[in-house]
Amino acid sequence: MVRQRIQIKRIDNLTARQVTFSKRRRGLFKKAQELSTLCDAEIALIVFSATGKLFEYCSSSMMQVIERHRLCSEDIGRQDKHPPHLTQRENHTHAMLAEEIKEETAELRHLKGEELVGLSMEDLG
Amino acid sequence: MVRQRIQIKRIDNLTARQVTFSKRRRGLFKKAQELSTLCDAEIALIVFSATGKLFEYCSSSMMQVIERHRLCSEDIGRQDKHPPHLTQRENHTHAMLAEEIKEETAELRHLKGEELVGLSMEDLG
DNA sequence: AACTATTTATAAGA
DNA sequence: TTCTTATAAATAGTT
Repeated sequence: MVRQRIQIKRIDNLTARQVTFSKRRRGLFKKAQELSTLCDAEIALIVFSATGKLFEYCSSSMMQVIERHRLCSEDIGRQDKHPPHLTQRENHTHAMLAEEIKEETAELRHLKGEELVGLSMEDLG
Repeated sequence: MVRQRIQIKRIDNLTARQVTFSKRRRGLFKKAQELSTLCDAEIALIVFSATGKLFEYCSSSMMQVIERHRLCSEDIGRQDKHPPHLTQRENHTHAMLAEEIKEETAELRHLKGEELVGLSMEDLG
């Protein structure tokens, strides 16, 4: 896009790729911040380099935005086909299990002094 | 930044703000895609407009990137103070509950034809 | 939605 | 890595 226009395809040369990553990553983060400020938007940006290093930006709190995204995605999922619709029994069973986890978590929090105990969806199946 | 340079602060006029949001959002998503392609990076971008509408881009799967981010953040959290360290009993108890949820979820999936039954962290406490 | 004068981003080179 | 610079790309204001 300058001295010579480039094609948007993977840069073969490792050094060139790293340099471009560094430059464009900065540009992308700047643009994200600007959009958030100018237009009052809530933005989360997660970037993993090819070497696995994490770079992130969020206009508020990353956890908050990810949670909002999850809720929104669930809503979208329910709008189209196959709305999950749990039977009363199923809802009841899940609510019971949720309550059990809740109590256990509260107990552990107390033991650990309010420290969060991560129990991921992955752990749950 | 053109006919006249603008300051990066919230645009007061609603119409102007919406127009700028639309233009810059497109630009941001394009830049994200380009960075991902050029540099072999894994990128997730979540944008909520001021009116609450969701726009998202991900170079792979959003869930996958969010999970990778979570794992990475946990690692960072453990590097500094207060590594959570669960006692053997605590781990055991949580594993039991996780197993219980897993079985229940599997049963429900079967009932619903492999449809995912969402049970969020929020539900859990 | 299109135009276009400028600013901004950036590829290549130092 | 950081700076420089020529040029491509993005975009603010206008129509």
